[in-house]
Amino acid sequence: MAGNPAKVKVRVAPSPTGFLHIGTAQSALYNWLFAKKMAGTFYLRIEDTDKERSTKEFEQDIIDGLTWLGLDWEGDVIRTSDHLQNYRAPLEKLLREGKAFYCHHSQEELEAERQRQESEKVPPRHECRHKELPLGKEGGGIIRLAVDAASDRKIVFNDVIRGPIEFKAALLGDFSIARSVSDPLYNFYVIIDDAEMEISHIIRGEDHISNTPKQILIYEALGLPVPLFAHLPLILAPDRSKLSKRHGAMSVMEYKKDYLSGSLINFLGGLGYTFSKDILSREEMTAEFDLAKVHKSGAVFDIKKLNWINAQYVKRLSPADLRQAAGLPDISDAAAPLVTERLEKLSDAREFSYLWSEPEYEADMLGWKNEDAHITRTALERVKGVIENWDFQDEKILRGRLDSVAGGDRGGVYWPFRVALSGKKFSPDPVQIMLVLGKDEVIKRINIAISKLS
RNA sequence: GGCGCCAUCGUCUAACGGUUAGGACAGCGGCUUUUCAAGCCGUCAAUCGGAGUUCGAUUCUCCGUGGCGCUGCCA
Repeated sequence: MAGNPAKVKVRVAPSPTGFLHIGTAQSALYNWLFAKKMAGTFYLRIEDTDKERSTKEFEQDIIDGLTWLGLDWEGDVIRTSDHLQNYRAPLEKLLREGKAFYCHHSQEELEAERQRQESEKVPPRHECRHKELPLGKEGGGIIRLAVDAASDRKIVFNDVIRGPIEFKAALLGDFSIARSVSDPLYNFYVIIDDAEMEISHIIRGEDHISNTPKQILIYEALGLPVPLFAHLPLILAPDRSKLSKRHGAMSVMEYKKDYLSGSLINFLGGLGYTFSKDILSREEMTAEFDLAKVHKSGAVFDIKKLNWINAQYVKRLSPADLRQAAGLPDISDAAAPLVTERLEKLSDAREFSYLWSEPEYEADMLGWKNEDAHITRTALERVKGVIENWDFQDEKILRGRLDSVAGGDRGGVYWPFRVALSGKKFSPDPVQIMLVLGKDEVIKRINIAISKLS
């Protein structure tokens, strides 16, 4: 052990009862960063014990999402359903040793007890007397861990992110661990799975803090080594409530149409951790990452910041990567910079279709500041003349000639020229667009504009 | 109600116990200008409240308040 610490093994363990959402993705990211940083191993374990709610569709979404984000895991996907036989023996052992027992109270009785406790303002817990009775040995009821209600023991664990956290053991009650020896509940099977995989650090959301003392008790009852815990802050909606579908708790895959995976990773990473700069790669994040420095408080999911980060990434995209990411093979190499400089969301790239196909627009858009149609038309005809006589070499000469056509207010020339090429109220400079389209296409579009004004 | 976690600009955050409390996003204003974008410059904006420790507290302690989580035969 000395000088040779155990190898770091971490996992992300989503249940396929919903899509891969932002919170799970961030949790996966921090597990992944920690594993890379410590030269450890990162696993993906699908917790599909809830047969009613788990689906293959959700499982695939989780796999697709993590793959898209580039959070690669070691080996095959692990499924709890593949080793259901692992749970029976330890459960029977606990039962045999009297550390667990069968509780035969009905759900109505438990509910009444809980309500009574709330009204009496005492801690809610089920102190089950069946554990001392022969009844506790008889199957049929739910299996609970026997917890000493008279104990004054404090369960303490040293959270890597938050420091020491303690709970009074007596307040836990005899909590449930399985429906039967062949049907374990979360708090039980998660421990068996983590122990079998020799997980060294359990890095998960802070909503699991209050599960931790229960799990520690199970580790102890089973004589298993207790791993280290690190509880991550939650990602919040703009109103600081829990992130809901309305605010973005949909599938991470929904982001693919608008955002680069690097942007999302960058954004998620920065939401719970302070890196040295705003924009950095997965590798740079890994180099800087220190689990103990993850923040403690929840952070609001600010889509504006994500948009800005994405814009930074998009600006650096090569033409080929832009075509690929936006799914628009028609964007030419020359057109690409015009697009990337203005793009916040990938799906908006189609707004620049005038760079590769003829635009459609109304004639009245061509006029600069309510100018008469014939003035606009004359301006366009002169622009056409200039372009026909230009060699497509020296841009400066062209701009000079256009300026002199305009005389004082250059908008009288540049606005209709620009609209003739783009059909848009807003677009890049017409000369830039012209360089993308080429002479023939430009003349063609100017002629169309002129005909619209006739 | 019980238990737990958390608390700096609107948002994400920085600040060996000593700073004019810094940066980024958003907002606003400007430069440039033929529209947009980008870029650059500027600007607005915060230590939840109260005690205590200390020469000195955003920082340490306690109390309060607030937000959130858990309180399932869900995970």
